Amino acid sequence: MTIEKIMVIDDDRDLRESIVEILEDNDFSVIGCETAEKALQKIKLVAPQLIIVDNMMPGMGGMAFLPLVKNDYPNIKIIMITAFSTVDNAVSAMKSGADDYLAKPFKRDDLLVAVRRNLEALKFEQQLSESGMDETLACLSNQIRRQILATLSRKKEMRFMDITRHLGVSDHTKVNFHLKSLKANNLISQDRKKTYRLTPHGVKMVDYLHLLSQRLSS
Amino acid sequence: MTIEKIMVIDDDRDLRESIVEILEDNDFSVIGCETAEKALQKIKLVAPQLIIVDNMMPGMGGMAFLPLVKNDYPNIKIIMITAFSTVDNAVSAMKSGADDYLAKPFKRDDLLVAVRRNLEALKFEQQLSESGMDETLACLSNQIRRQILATLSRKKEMRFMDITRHLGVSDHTKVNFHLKSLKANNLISQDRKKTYRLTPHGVKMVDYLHLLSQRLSS
DNA sequence: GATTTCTGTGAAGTCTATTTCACAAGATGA
DNA sequence: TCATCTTGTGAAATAGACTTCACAGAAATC
Repeated sequence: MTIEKIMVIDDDRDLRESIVEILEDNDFSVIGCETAEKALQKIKLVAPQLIIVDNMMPGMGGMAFLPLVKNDYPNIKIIMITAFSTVDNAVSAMKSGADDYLAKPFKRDDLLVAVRRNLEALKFEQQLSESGMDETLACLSNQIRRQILATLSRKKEMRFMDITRHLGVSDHTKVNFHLKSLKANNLISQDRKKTYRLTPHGVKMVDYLHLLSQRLSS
Repeated sequence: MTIEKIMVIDDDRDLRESIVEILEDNDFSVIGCETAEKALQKIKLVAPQLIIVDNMMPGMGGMAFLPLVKNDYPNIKIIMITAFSTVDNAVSAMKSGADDYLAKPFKRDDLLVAVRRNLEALKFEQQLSESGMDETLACLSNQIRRQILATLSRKKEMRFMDITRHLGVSDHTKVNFHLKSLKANNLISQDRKKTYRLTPHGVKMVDYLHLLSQRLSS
């Protein structure tokens, strides 16, 4: 697992450095910035997973900073530091795109909890939007392909025309099309003698499809 | 669970009736036929899940019967009764589409095991090719829709434009399109104040996606 | 060796999913 | 009240998935 990069933006030098220190002690890679403007310049290069930004700063404040970053980098989590723990502050921070906020007299642990929570959430969300899943799920979303998987799951290995006949499909090229798709997704493979069979990965997916069908019906 | 219907085709009356009796004793609904020809006429009406057919019969034998049935009803399992337990018989039976075979002096339990095994397999296969899965999987196979699910999974409830901004999508109608799709699949719902949230079913699917993504990466 | 069956490829057509655009009613805030 | 933001709808354009057709070499069978 890679070390997560965090950007800390606060004009208050003492606070900023203390935050940086806490985070570095906990094995994060941290970059401190004095102003939102400077942060914006560095952000592309640094590519942080998370930004902690103070709401009240000379020049651009956290509120103005938020939409700028979120627009270009929707995958960066932003924790806002608000001066007073008023409901207004919190709500308006969340509304303009902050993922979390810290009310200013905060403890070391408040900070760490918020940071970890948001990094976890990020990982969680990115896992779901992994692009590799697109193809696999699309591949499984076709009934003919699932039938082929089911058939191979039972018969262990089959040749092309056996599969075609077993499915009762009249046009063999149609089956061929779907076999290609399954092969491309590494769910089935073809050995020496042209026989098709499930890959280990394919076996797992068949299991998962059953799980799914149980959840769907429950 | 519904009672499974089984068709037994054998010209040998004693054998046929004894099979029928064994199966009926085990709570299957059984129809006996004397010839393959008669069976073909009844098959549509009876709609059995499984057929047990003797290989050697006057008139149409099991071998000729097999492809006829499998062609029109690929979802009916067929167990062939072969006179002699030669490898040839077994292999050629399987090749022409039999799902299983019984070598002729067989025991009551051999029969029941084979029947149950094949009915299980049928259920297994049909579960995988359930058509309801098509839509759900297709719905989940889109990255934007998964991102929406991930977001809602974290934020509990969000309004339309919040989601749109959170995803960094410029065209809100695009998001609307995917929200509709998710709603149609009962993964998200919209309450009183227009806020979107995951349905219980949606929560389950998010869980499922995580399981899946872990398998995919391992 | 001739013929049929098996295993495929590639192009063209069809059908479906997705995106984009133009527009609008209702809610909200200045 | 007027302007703006929210939350949509529906048509048209585009892209992608799936099917169908025409053909062909390799393997099996006669």
